[in-house]
Amino acid sequence: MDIDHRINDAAEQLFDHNGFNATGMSRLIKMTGLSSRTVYKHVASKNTLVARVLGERHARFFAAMCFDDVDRLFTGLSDWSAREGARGCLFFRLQAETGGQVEAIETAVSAYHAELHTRVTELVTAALGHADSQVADQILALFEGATTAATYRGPAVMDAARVGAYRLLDSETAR
Amino acid sequence: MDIDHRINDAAEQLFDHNGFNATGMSRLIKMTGLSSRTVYKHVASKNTLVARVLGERHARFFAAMCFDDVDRLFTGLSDWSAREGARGCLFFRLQAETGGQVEAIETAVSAYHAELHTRVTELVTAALGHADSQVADQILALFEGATTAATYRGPAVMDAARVGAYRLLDSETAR
DNA sequence: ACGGGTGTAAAATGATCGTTTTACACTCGC
DNA sequence: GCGAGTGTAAAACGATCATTTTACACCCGT
Repeated sequence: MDIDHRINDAAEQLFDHNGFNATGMSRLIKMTGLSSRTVYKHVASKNTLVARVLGERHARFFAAMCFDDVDRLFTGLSDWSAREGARGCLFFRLQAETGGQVEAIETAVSAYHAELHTRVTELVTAALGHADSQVADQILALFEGATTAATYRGPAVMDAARVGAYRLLDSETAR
Repeated sequence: MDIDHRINDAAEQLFDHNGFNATGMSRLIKMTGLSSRTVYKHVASKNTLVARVLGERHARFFAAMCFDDVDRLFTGLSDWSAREGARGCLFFRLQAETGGQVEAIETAVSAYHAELHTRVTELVTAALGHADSQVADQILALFEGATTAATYRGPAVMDAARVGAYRLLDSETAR
């Protein structure tokens, strides 16, 4: 596996499991098995590294998810967190712990939020036949909330959210 | 105002706005206007301080919230975040950034999650006349999700979540 | 065979961290 | 008035951080 890829994988895992500030470059260097000199020849700084990690995660996440209907949306989320672990949304967590002071993180996070919101809005519009920002916000809240609550309530909350999302869309269709 | 109170207030605000790791004791000391010697005579360490902050926030949060029905639950949450700012759940954020490695934080966070879940479960049981863990998880997900999504979608998502929660409970009553 | 690119190993840099310490001033009950 | 308690100001502690540097080894095209 090539070096950039190795660094990215290690960084994503460490940031995801231990947070950004708590992850030292020395730990990452040890994990990759490279020397610090080599690592710093491949990444400009810790900040640009985390930006790259979030960028690749963004792409990987939306490639893995399906926004065709709420059922697929929430089973996709369930599968993702079963695969990657349920520690809450990495974008939100990294943004929160840096308090908006690392610009590279802010940019990546708002790009993620923008796409997530757009996709959910499109899904709702397609399902109802017309736009409804309140329903879109409800689905978005269930999505975010299931991600967060799954960290302490387990996968059941994802199933519940899926059923709830379907029911909200359904009741809106019948209106 | 007494010294312990002053330290707690400053610490809560700094941890809330900038995170745990990013908040230096020097910054907190400057903010309180005290000397480092005095601060360390009132708190044993940064870790015990954050535990105390979370403990007091826990009490303050549940004192401010009303779990009598979903409407009051979500308007309470809306008021809270209008008052305190919408930066997401402090318990979750501090837990996430320390990756479960600060025991004092873990304890405080799971106490918060336990009480939140219990209260929501009781609310749902009272509203339906019987227990329903799936509906409870739906309300919990809407609650957590509204808290998270409000950081980038604004207060509208809280209103949407309130309406959604009411509708889910209602559709379950009619079942 | 040789020079340039890419790698390792490890020390050094300078900043910042949480925490402790030293030295000094004040207030208050005895 | 004196000792104990509580406060300030500021230096010092040792650890750790992100990053750079020095010194050395290997491989590969010419």
